[in-house]
Amino acid sequence: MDVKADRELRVDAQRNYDAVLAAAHQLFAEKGIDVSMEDVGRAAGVGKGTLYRHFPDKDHLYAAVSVERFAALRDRATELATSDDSWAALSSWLRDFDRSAHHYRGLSARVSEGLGRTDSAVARACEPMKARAKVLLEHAQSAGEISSDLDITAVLTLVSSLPDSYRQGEGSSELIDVVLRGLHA
Amino acid sequence: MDVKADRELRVDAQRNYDAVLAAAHQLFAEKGIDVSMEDVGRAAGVGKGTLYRHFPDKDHLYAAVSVERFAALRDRATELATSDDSWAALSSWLRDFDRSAHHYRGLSARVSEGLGRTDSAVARACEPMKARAKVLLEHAQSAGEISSDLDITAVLTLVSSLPDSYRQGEGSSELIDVVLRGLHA
DNA sequence: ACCTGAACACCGTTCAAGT
DNA sequence: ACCTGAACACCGTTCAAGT
Repeated sequence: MDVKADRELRVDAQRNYDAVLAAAHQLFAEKGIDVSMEDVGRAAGVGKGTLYRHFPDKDHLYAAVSVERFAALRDRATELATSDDSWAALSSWLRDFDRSAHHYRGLSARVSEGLGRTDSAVARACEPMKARAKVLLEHAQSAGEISSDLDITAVLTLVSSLPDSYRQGEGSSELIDVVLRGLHA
Repeated sequence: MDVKADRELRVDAQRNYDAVLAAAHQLFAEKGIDVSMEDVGRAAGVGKGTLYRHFPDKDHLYAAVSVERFAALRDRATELATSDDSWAALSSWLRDFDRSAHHYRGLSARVSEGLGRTDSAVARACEPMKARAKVLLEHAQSAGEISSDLDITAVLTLVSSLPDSYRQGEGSSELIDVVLRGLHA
């Protein structure tokens, strides 16, 4: 839980960092990621200067609230890399990624936009996860389960571009199912 | 070309309306749809009041710059409805829709978001096109070419949610191809 | 070293005052 | 009937002044 343990922080600074992150998690869950920085600061009980001292811009805050879920996905990819069914491994992981990317309303679109760029904090936070997912993709490609024309950035960009909430009637298809079907050779 | 001919406008008002629309087309093409209303007004040589008199909010401007392309897609769907290859008709039309939705950077995401709601100006502008596309979808569903679990809103939302520009290396797959593949039974 | 809140820049939208 | 531009509300971000 002690995120950002690499840089030593004064106890009050660490407490503020944690408070901002907790407030962001809660507000994002309640209202989506478009809540204002001002609201996040107020909910955390800190001024804007403090907020921006710890998170240089809103993108860094998005990265910060994602880092634990990205780490879990990274570990999950590492596990799945030993699977003997490379398509099952990849598609199962992509379902998890899809769920995780949509954890907060609006977040998935930011992930999708960020994945291509090198200058994005979210993209940087994705890298270890992406490297492990790349292995899953390459396994599936070697097994001929998915086209070799697609790279891992394309696949993740595609999946995270799916709309936040398209709820249809009872028993209907999820859009992720359509995409996975399209990916499967 | 004389859009909005239903409501009679004074000649100067019509000229301003046209100027705003032309400026929006040009600025959207150059810089994407996130250019400010102020910039659109300035480029058109009108004040903000005039801008908002003709387009009650930015969403209406998005609808206005889309209306001709939506009409073309509506007509195209009507033509294709007589095709005897229902999948070829649907997939060809969806490719056109994909291209059209991405005509201006950022527009596709707005179309995707709007398609579900009833209160959206973009959604209202889509309706006739959507009704004709629904026929194509139902033909393909009757022929067993695509799952009956998907409704036309789901399909259009999915296609327009694709990222604006994911350019991969040479000769690689386009994301629309993946989606169409996933849709085809 | 860290914090605060006033201040700045920008943008969508409104409206009082004009012709 | 239509136009203009000042004004308002909101938001991301910065920074001078404090402890």
